[in-house]
Amino acid sequence: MKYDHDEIIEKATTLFWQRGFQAAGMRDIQQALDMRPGSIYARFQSKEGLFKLVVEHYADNSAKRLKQVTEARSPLDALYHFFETALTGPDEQRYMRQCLLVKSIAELELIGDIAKKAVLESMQTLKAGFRNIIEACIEKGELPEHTPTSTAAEWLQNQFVGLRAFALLQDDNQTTIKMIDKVIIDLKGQWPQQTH
Amino acid sequence: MKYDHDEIIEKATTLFWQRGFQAAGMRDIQQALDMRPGSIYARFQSKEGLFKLVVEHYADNSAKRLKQVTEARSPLDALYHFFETALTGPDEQRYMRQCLLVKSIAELELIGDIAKKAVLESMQTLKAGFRNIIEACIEKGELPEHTPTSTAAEWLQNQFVGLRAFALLQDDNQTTIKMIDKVIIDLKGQWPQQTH
DNA sequence: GGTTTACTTGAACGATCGTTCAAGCGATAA
DNA sequence: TTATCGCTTGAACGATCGTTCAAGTAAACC
Repeated sequence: MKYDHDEIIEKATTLFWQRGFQAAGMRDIQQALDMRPGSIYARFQSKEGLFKLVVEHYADNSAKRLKQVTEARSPLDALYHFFETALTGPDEQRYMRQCLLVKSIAELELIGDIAKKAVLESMQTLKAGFRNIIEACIEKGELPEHTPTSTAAEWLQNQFVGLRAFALLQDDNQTTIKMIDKVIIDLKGQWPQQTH
Repeated sequence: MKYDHDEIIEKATTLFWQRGFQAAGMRDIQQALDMRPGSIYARFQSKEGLFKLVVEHYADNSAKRLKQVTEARSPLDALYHFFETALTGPDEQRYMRQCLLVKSIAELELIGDIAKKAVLESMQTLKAGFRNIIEACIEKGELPEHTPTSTAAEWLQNQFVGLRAFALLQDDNQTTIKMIDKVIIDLKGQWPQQTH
């Protein structure tokens, strides 16, 4: 075992995050990991097999960070900083503004069924993470009791998706921050009535 | 001139919309347009050249639809129905829920500079369209006078982007509608303070 | 009628794609 | 020592990619 497993996955994550599944060619992967094709295939079966592990690693990481938000003294403040960190990183890490999962959804049909399943399941995991944050906010009195947890969680994830696409094109961090402010305002705001 | 120009562009739009730029191979294009490679290259120079025209055609169409919203008796109602139509189409037109432009942004680096420029310019066009809608709403008294036009336009476009990614994965139209309701609520709601 | 021009055809090109495989290496178990 | 196993190497495979080009067609212009 010449190469460290975690190190491989992290390097592969960076590459797929920058380029996407389709555009990251096996030759790019070989170069990024400094491995020969045979090694890669012996370990991961295929490009898709490697990608699946990358997606799961990425989702685990994200879920952990969402959990930290949940457990913060002020979950609402922590949520704000989570958005800020994810959306206004330095220019050389601009690719990180795009969520790897969302990027993968855009090419969901080219990915293969195994990795596709991993992507969709990871989205569900993250949604659950967002829901926990909202529940924590309610418990700490930072959001009104009547906030519809499930709807708000979906909405919050959705804001995150939209903002990441937005921030990717946006040069001015001040504008992005304004959008994050708006998210927090709306999170505290009214919610649509249930239809019976 | 054996083939009608508009017809070509529309067929190509459908294909690129379904598959994306990268995944739509020249052989797919040849089949979808019922044209031989030479014909395509004589007219459009390259795959990218064809895609550029498709993007511009798509943006023109979208801008027209936004203009109709602006000119409606109630722009706010029209905006609601615009969202609803775009996001809850029948299952066999599910690909239409994804905005062609947003989909293209996800693969912006594989596209080539000419088409890339067309995509980014089209995004600006649409942003202007959204701004006009907001101004029309204010003029008709459907939105408060103090609504920050430019910020709200960017926000609205952003909501649209997020919702399209959301609706793509969502089977339940009722949930999507709830999200559109929330957009309208928040559009009428508070906005972040200017930082001085 | 002759020339030009725009468009069409389809075989074929070189490049790149994901993947395979025979061969070798080094640690572990018998 | 020998056998086995997981991992490594790198040349090579067939398929597919976007594109080219010589040749042909039909309408437009002089």
